[in-house]
Amino acid sequence: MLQDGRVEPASGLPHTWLPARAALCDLTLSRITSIGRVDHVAAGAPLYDEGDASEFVYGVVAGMVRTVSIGRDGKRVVRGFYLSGELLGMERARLHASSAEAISDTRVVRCSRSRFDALAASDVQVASELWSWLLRTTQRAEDLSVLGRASAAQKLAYFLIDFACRVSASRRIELPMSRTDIGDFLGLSSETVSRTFTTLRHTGLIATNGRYVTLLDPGALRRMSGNFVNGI
Amino acid sequence: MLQDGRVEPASGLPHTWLPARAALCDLTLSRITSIGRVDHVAAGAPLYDEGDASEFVYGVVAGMVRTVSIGRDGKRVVRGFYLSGELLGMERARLHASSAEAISDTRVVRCSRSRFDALAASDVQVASELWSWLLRTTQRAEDLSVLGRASAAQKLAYFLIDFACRVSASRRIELPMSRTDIGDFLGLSSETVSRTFTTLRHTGLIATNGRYVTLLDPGALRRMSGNFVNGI
DNA sequence: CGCCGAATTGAAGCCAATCAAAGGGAGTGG
DNA sequence: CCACTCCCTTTGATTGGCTTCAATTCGGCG
Repeated sequence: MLQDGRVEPASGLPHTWLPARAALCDLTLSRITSIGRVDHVAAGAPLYDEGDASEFVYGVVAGMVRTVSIGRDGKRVVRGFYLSGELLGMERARLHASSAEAISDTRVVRCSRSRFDALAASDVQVASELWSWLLRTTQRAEDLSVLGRASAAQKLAYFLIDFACRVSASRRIELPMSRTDIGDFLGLSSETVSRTFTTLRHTGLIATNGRYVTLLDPGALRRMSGNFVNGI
Repeated sequence: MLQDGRVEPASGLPHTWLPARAALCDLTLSRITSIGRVDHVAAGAPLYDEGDASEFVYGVVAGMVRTVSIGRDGKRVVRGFYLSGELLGMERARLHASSAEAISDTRVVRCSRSRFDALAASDVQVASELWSWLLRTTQRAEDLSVLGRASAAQKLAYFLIDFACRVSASRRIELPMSRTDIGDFLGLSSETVSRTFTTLRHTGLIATNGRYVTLLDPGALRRMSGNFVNGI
């Protein structure tokens, strides 16, 4: 089931547990850094708002960003979390369909769309990286749509495993976002997220300490999450 | 909210009701037809199976195709429906992550991946069309992941509106797939799909006649579905 | 120390899944 | 042409999981 580009985890864990996701956009990010501007965004502050003209592409250098949209019924939806090394703001629409907010203090590099397009057009390696990124994004979105019919425990297990793979190959991960953020991302109430954390703790699958979570049994979590073909 | 490439419906309906989705891959499909082979697939027969080597790209010329994958827990998931004019089998993985089956008698054109890649590399217009297609696919997948937290009525409303936009701009659409197919696509049981159809019929939003559904109030359905930014 | 927002825990209600059974519709064979 | 069967659809009754409302606890910060 392993796909190309998958690398062994740095910590020496069996790859069936926590395969480290290869940093997606390393090359692109370094190129953007040289032609863009690095900004600091305070925790809670927006990078852009829903409805703003989408003029820039952003790369997360350090910290974490969430994208949020508000449904017509007022329901908040967290579209995604972006960790350091990941890109956002690449949608083709002229207006941003969601707002982007720093979760913790964050450094981002921003690059105008025109420069970005020129880069993608002139650099074959960058274009290839972007193509892979888009395919992965599609597959992750499909994962999430399948995950929509899973139980709360399955959703949270997926979330934890996915996060552990992206942020590091370590079993100990930091979750700077709130329970509400996680719930709005997974389609659960914050209470259910909290309850499910408690259940996972009681069954010995995780340990929690403040905003840190330790995956005590990544294999079980992974199995619980449904062993997606694509992601993870 | 209208995006580029959106066209007015042929039937003269206000575009706020049923905007016809521009055929996505017309050019690509015609090019493929000239370099590929057209096959006939009987209703129920597979184009390919989950786990098969992915050697071909397919375009639906007539009829309809569904892609299906079976979760580790044995749960059936319909990943998507492909109408005439749409492409499938483009994923980059060496193995198909889902099987593809003809729902009704279907004609497809198949084209080897190498020929397809060569076409995409040599024809700028095709490459552009494919890029748009991939972006749309991503956005539809995101729509579906958001739809996962909606009610049964909202899901079905989305399904009907989306289908009406894709198959024609008419209010009368044919649904050749079973209730179970729809349920496995939306994350509902076939019974709930059936019940929800009944509810929509009783509230005067649709009329049904065999496998034909008439959207009596597309505006209400569209509002009910949540007015997604991307799709529809 | 005291405040305030977030997290946790508890209790009740609702929606969809599941189990179960009855009602069509297409195709087959007598 | 009718009877029969099979499968899909529809409808009913019950169960279970998540949401919601509500109350308490925890943790950070002035």
